Amino acid sequence: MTTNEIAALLLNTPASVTDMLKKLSAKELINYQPYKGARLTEQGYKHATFLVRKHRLWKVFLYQSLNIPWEAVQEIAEELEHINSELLIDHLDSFLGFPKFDPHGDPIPNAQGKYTLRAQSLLSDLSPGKQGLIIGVKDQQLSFLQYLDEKGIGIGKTVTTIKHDPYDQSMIISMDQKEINLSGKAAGLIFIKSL
Amino acid sequence: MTTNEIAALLLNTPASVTDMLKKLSAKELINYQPYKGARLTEQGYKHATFLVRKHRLWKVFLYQSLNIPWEAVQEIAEELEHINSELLIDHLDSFLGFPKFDPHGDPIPNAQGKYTLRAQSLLSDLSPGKQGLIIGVKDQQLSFLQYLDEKGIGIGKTVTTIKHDPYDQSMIISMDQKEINLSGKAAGLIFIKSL
DNA sequence: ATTATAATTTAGACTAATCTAAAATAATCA
DNA sequence: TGATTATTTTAGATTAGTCTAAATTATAAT
Ligand SMILES: [Mn+2]
Ligand SMILES: [Mn+2]
Ligand SMILES: [Mn+2]
Ligand SMILES: [Mn+2]
Repeated sequence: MTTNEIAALLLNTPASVTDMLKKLSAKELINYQPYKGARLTEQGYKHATFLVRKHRLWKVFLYQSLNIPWEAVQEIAEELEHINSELLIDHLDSFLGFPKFDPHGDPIPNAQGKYTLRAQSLLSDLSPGKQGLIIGVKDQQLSFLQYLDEKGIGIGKTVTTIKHDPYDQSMIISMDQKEINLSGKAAGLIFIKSL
Repeated sequence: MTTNEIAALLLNTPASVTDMLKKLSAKELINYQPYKGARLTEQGYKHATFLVRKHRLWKVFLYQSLNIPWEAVQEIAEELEHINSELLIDHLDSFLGFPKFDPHGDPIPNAQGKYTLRAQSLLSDLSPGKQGLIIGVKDQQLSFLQYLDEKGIGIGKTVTTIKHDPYDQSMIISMDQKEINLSGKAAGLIFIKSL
């Protein structure tokens, strides 16, 4: 990734990113070439994968065990993920029954760092008359998740495309015996498994 | 508390403590008078109580839900306690069934900050022939907890004093139909409820 | 009541993580 | 290919949390 990309993603300045790239490079977590961006080393990739594992396992715990709504788990998991204890995480994984996906549908690396892959497509690509099972979301922003909550849309729901508007890409889908209007933008952020 | 007491407890230097006392005082969490020590304000006391609540609830979770041994929970809870979310902690409390004591027998403040009190005495004060139920430990150091593990001593065990050595205060107690030797020092660190 | 000792604070320094503004380098375009 | 623009790095500053050594203040002991 390039310096500016990282800065934009982290909401930091490019100057701060450069400083940190040098530190991560000194720790051999990335290969960094001034002006040419950086790439994770194998060690850095393992670090990152463990962080993702921690983050997503905590999300499952918060959502499934504690019944915290899916739009609130992200922020809390953002802190929990920084607690460093393999013992803790492996026990948590076992307690949760070794889940493969988090409450937003993201895959959870196992203790060996392996992800479970599965076929997925976008709801926006589901042709009229076809059925799909909602398995994930592409955007985890509060506003988007709340938008879905209001319409009753969530993971595990089965939907059928009724109509696709050729002009603005908005869709009418049927779910729970009701018809729901969905903007093209939203439909493009919902992952489904076609049935 | 005085500056040196705090420094000794935290394994920091007195100079660092002075610096921090000034900062906490500026935040109105303590009343601090140079050269005369510091005391928590009401606001500071609430802060502290919430920290204790978080710490002890996490210990219950680690021990009871995740089956992490009681000598390992302290270190992990030391980090978990710093995650700030009332929502999280209140859901955790509910998930755990509103426990009143942690795995080392320490009382857990409820959401209103109230502690549950209970009568307790030291195993070292249990007279020969009398029975007691182990309900807590005064020291949570790894070495002490491992010493207890080796002897099979833990919370919930019922013990009877067989003999009290008048010279070195060491005791012989019976537990699970076995006789166990215990140093005077160790017996003075075990809380019991006399039966 | 001095003097010696102990406790505490201050002065000055260091590291980590951030920032703004300026300089350097790379990429684009005329 | 030279000028312009965009990207990236460097220089220098700031804040938080820590430290050591020196100065100050309080306490204890003649
Ligand atoms: Mn997430
Ligand atoms: Mn985070
Ligand atoms: Mn504890
Ligand atoms: Mn802590």
